[in-house]
Amino acid sequence: MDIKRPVSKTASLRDVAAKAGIGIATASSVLNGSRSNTRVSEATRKRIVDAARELRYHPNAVARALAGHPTKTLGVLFGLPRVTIAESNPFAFAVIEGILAGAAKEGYNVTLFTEPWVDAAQSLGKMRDGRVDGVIVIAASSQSDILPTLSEFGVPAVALAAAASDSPVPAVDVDNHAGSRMAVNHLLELGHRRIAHLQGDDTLSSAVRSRDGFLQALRDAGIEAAEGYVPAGTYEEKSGYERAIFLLERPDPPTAIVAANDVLAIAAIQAAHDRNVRVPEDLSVVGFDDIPMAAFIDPPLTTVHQDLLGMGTKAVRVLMQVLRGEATPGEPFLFMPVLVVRKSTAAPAVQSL
Amino acid sequence: MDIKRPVSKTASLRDVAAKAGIGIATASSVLNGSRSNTRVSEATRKRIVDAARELRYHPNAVARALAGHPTKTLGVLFGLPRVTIAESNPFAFAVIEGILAGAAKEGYNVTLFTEPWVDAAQSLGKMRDGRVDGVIVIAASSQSDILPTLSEFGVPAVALAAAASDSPVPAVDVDNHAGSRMAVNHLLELGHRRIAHLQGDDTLSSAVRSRDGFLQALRDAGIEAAEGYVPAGTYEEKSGYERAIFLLERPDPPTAIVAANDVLAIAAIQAAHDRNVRVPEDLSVVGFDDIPMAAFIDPPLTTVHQDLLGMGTKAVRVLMQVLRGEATPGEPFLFMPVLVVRKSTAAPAVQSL
DNA sequence: CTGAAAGCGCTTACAG
DNA sequence: CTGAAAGCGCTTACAG
Repeated sequence: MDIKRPVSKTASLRDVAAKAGIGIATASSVLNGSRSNTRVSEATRKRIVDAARELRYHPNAVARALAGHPTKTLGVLFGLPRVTIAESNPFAFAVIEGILAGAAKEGYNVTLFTEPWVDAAQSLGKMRDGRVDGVIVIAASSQSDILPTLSEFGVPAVALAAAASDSPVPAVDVDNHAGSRMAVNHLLELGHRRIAHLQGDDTLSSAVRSRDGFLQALRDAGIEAAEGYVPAGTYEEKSGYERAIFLLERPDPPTAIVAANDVLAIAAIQAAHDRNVRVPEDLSVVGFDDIPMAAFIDPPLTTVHQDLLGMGTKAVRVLMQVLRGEATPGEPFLFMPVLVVRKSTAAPAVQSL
Repeated sequence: MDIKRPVSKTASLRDVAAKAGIGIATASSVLNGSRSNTRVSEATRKRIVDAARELRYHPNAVARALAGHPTKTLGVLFGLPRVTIAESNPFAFAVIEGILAGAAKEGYNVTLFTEPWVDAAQSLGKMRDGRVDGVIVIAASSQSDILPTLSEFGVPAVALAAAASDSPVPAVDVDNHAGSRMAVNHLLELGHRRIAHLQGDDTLSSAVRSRDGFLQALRDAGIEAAEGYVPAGTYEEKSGYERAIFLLERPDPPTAIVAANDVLAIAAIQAAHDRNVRVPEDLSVVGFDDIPMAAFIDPPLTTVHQDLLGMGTKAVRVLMQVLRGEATPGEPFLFMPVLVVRKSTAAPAVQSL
């Protein structure tokens, strides 16, 4: 395939040096701020700057990068195996929006890797072929070798939404455990006792932490989740719908459901609707994320809000620390979510046992 | 600022050539498929491949780019002056999702420019400093010199959502004119005669085309829009709300509103609600875009659906044509939108004059 | 079939 | 204060 480069080439340092009648190193020094000893006479500096302007000189980023300069661009990789950002969700884009905001502040561009991470042998090279200074990995699966590999080969990286206490790279995430407890406690206060959980993919640490928080809150209240009240599944709508139907068709259906994300929660509401179970009268539902749509569905979703934008921005800041060689905290940086009570939760109609 | 590069350097072509005991050019030839005469004996080919694997060799993309290869990454620039993608909207992200899908298919990565285009002098350089092979500009303002500049300097580019018949670069867009006409005709069939329009920023060609389509459809039906029924404004929610209030408080309020995008339509519904005007009984509202939220608001929004994903993907395909030096159509490629009737439109309560 | 050399556009010591 | 040279890691004619 014959790919063309831009037609009119930009002037090079050599061109402006020639035009200014001086050496290339000096031109580099005044134009691109390289070199420490920027002692250049006003006269020649002006000659150089003028020449550059006339020639519309702009340094070639690729050449600078090859000569050892940072590229000032960071990479973003969606960590789910075989899933790219393109097939994604409100979640990923909210996070990316935060990353963009953070990157803008640091003068960085961001490149989105469209190819999913396969394994170290296949994918590591792309992370360090010179394009990016560092990478932010979103929602890496705990089964994947991506984080350990990046760490092993010294690729500056931070994990977003995949915190683990033994994370090989700095991590920023939301406190899913606390979020689940908030949801459960809210339902407990409303009088619910038969509470089920729709968990996410348990290869994702967020899903595990959500479930653990759910179980913990119940335990703290002296309640034991009924057998089968925490069916396994994924973060996808279909999985949520099926499990909700399963739960609602039990002889002892739950009076409330805590979903690991809003998509699952909305699916549960849909399932309830299809089974003529009223929300919130017969069934309370709590989500997690607070995606834009959450406030608009019927009934408006009670959910645990997380600051996706803030997390994206924070991830960039942490990556910058890594790039500067500054110390970074050993433990994941956790954002505290907040419960947003809307209309999908209410006291149970019949007092549960 | 002292930015670190990855700790463990990847092996270079020289390293593997040395290990394989052959020349660097040959290694380049077999490993990176450069050069046409790939006639290399099986024996040395194997030696090279083995050495590369052992050394975990991966070509340095920056060096290749400097040596004249395409970077296999395309840039995306949000064309609104002083607005970056980061402050954006469901619209931009849907388009980007399409771009990502298209880029993935072509083996391209995409870098999002976080800095807004200022003017040619300030920003042109960044578009051709070697990072990207070409760029997709989203929603460029007709006031901006961005498209003409890119064209003048031969930077491969395509305009997305900024079609103009005299576009300096290939364009892909939705047919806003047809979309508006669909909206108006739908209302006309319902029996409406007093129809107002909430237009977008008229520095954006989409807004102008929407308004023209609106006016045209009315004219075709032999109706003249009442004075002040097409107030100027922007695509933003606040602007939509204020204008809707203004329209509703008129002595002769419209019985229907055609908004240039869903955000404006939703704002209009909100305004109606705040003024105790029932939708759709007292006021019909039609949007444009069909953002995910549109189906979930109360009442579900009747709107003109555009295939944002498809447009993003198409833009990538057109950019690839440009990069390959293939001919591209002179006229903008227009996607035909489709009217989606939901619950925000109905026959007018009182027969309008 | 295979290698040495020049060049892509910069930066960085190192000399004057 | 300023310049010549080497080098970043590749590719591309050009020679054998």
